[in-house]
Amino acid sequence: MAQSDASRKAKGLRDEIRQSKPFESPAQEAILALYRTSDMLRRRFTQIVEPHGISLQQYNVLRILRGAGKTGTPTLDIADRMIEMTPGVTRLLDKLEAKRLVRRERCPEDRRQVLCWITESGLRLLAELDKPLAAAGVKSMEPLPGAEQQALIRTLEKIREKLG
Amino acid sequence: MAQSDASRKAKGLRDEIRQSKPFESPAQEAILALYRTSDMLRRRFTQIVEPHGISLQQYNVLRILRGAGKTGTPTLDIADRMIEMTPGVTRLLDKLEAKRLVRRERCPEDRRQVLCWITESGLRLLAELDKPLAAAGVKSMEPLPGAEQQALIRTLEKIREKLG
DNA sequence: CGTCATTAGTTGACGTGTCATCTATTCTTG
DNA sequence: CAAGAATAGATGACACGTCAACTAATGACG
Repeated sequence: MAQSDASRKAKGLRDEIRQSKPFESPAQEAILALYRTSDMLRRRFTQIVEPHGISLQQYNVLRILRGAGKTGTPTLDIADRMIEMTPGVTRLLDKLEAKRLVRRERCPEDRRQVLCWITESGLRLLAELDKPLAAAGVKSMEPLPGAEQQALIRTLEKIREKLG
Repeated sequence: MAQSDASRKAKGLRDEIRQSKPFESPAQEAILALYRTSDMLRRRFTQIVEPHGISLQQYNVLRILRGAGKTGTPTLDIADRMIEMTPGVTRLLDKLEAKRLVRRERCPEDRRQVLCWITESGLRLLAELDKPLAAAGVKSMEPLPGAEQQALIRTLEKIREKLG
């Protein structure tokens, strides 16, 4: 469908409007804001973690394993906490094991499971990263008063409830 | 029920501990909430878009091109609006062009640039997706009163300002 | 003008995320 | 106890995101 000159002009006008009022609804604006913000945060933390030789996702796996303590953690438990499908987690673990940051072993009681532990060397790596990451986290939320941080957390919870 | 009663109990306990003291700081909790929420939204929209034969990112490219109207859009402009590096955009465009949803042409005035347009067929595809996506967007923000949506948008803006 | 820096974009390589499919093991139930 | 269902996980295939290195074209400046 070819447009007339008039309709093209109208479209140009809409484009100008779009710059000053780019969203069709507050919902859409909020969703895009969420996406962009979480993306910026991801990049920020990636910058801190990757110089230490692991990816952000690999870091998250290590965090989960540290939290689990001496009890071996099955692969699927890790996947659950990462909100990620198993195949991705298997491969993350492959790489972490290759770097000797993680140890895996088949569970004797249920030989379908593979239990995972963080190694000493993994713990040392996490120890290096703890402070810079915590500092970056706090800093990124600094512009928000405490009450606003709490409000943000509650607001996001409501959205996830609806979606879950 | 795959696990023994004992191991399930142990796991439940760990989860409870984690629930009572899951975060070292509200900042960290907010960041994780942001990540999880944006991830859930991404999945939701992906579910709507992919049955139509394109990915969510391909959809975003088409949206940008539709917004640009009849004026060809250089690849880098698209990348800017997607907050994404150029190589990814080049490949998205490759795929969209293969599906005849996008047309590309070297700019005669500046032969370094490649201008991109959405095709009629691309516009038709977007038209199919407009309503379901808008509806899903509104629905996902439904649990929030308008004022809370606005507050969310402003809060996220503050965070991004700090990070930018 | 001619060289050198800059800009636009592509390509290769690698890490991640997801789906479908597969194996191994355990559970369930007749 | 012997199928068959369900569970844990691995593997292949494919899409995306990013970095580094590359090509091609333009611009700047002596």
